[in-house]
Amino acid sequence: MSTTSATDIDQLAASQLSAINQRYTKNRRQLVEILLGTSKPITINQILESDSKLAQSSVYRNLAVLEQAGLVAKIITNDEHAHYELAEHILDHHHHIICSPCGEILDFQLTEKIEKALEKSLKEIADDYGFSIDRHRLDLLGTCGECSK
Amino acid sequence: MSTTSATDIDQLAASQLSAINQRYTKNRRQLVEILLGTSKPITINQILESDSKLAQSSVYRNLAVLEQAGLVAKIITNDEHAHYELAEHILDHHHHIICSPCGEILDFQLTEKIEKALEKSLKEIADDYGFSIDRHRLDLLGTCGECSK
DNA sequence: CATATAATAAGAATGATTCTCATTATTACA
DNA sequence: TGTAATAATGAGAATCATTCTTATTATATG
Repeated sequence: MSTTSATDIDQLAASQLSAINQRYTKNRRQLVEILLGTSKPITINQILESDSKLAQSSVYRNLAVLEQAGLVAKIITNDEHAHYELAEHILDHHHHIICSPCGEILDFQLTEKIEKALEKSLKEIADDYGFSIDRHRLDLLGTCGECSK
Repeated sequence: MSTTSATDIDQLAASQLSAINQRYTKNRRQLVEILLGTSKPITINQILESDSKLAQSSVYRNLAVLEQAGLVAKIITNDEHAHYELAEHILDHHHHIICSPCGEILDFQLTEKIEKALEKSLKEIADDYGFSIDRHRLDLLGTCGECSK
């Protein structure tokens, strides 16, 4: 989706981690690589399956650290497993289309025109409510082609 | 937000529950009343605190039944407790503004113009992806005035 | 009213996530 | 470059929201 290269991301990761006094270790590098290698958000189980050498407790801990550093986004959908992907400043701003039956998540983008109009509108609403906005998220919930067969 | 009266809702509830072969019992009626009496989505703990006679397991079970009947919506935010509110056909379609520090959720609506444009856009995207849409949700994440003091 | 069926509630079980702590790796500095 | 100080790791225990089990109670219907 983005053109950010792996090297760029390593630099970004190192710098964003060091900003919160965290190291860019082998384990964390590997998580970033796994997320870079997938086209859609994945669960911790999928990460563990992709490399049997990973310790579950470390994956949980390191994804939390990467999330704090602003490198990784955690996606909570319904009741099931959380999904993870690289942060928006790496992947570009996008939204999620979620298949309720199978839990799969895909990324999509609105046209620039709609996205801009929406952001303007949300800014006004946040002001009305006395909120400072961090971000917004838009999810499409439905059934994928595979599941509706 | 809506002008649906309590009596109307009782009729609706009875009919939507009976459509899935469920009864509109005293416990379920009480849950609907509690949700009707709050202006914002609440957690199961808040429901339990509001009436000490309620059994936790029954509240969980009955909210699930009411959700299946399409009377109640469950809102998943981050890692914390789920929030519940009455379904959109009772409250009117709306979105959520969520305070990350304190977890509070408020409802808001987009202007009709933006909402319509967004829905049209989402419909096209779902078609592209071969998805059938059930619904969409839009959340604004940030910090409320109280928490930013 | 009696019977069949569904709902309730108390507590046990589940399972994703978080925590603990002994071990291992990394950094900074002598 | 070695060494002390500090951080990260990983195995398993602990947590805690939610779900399940089951005996009891309520409801509906003939």
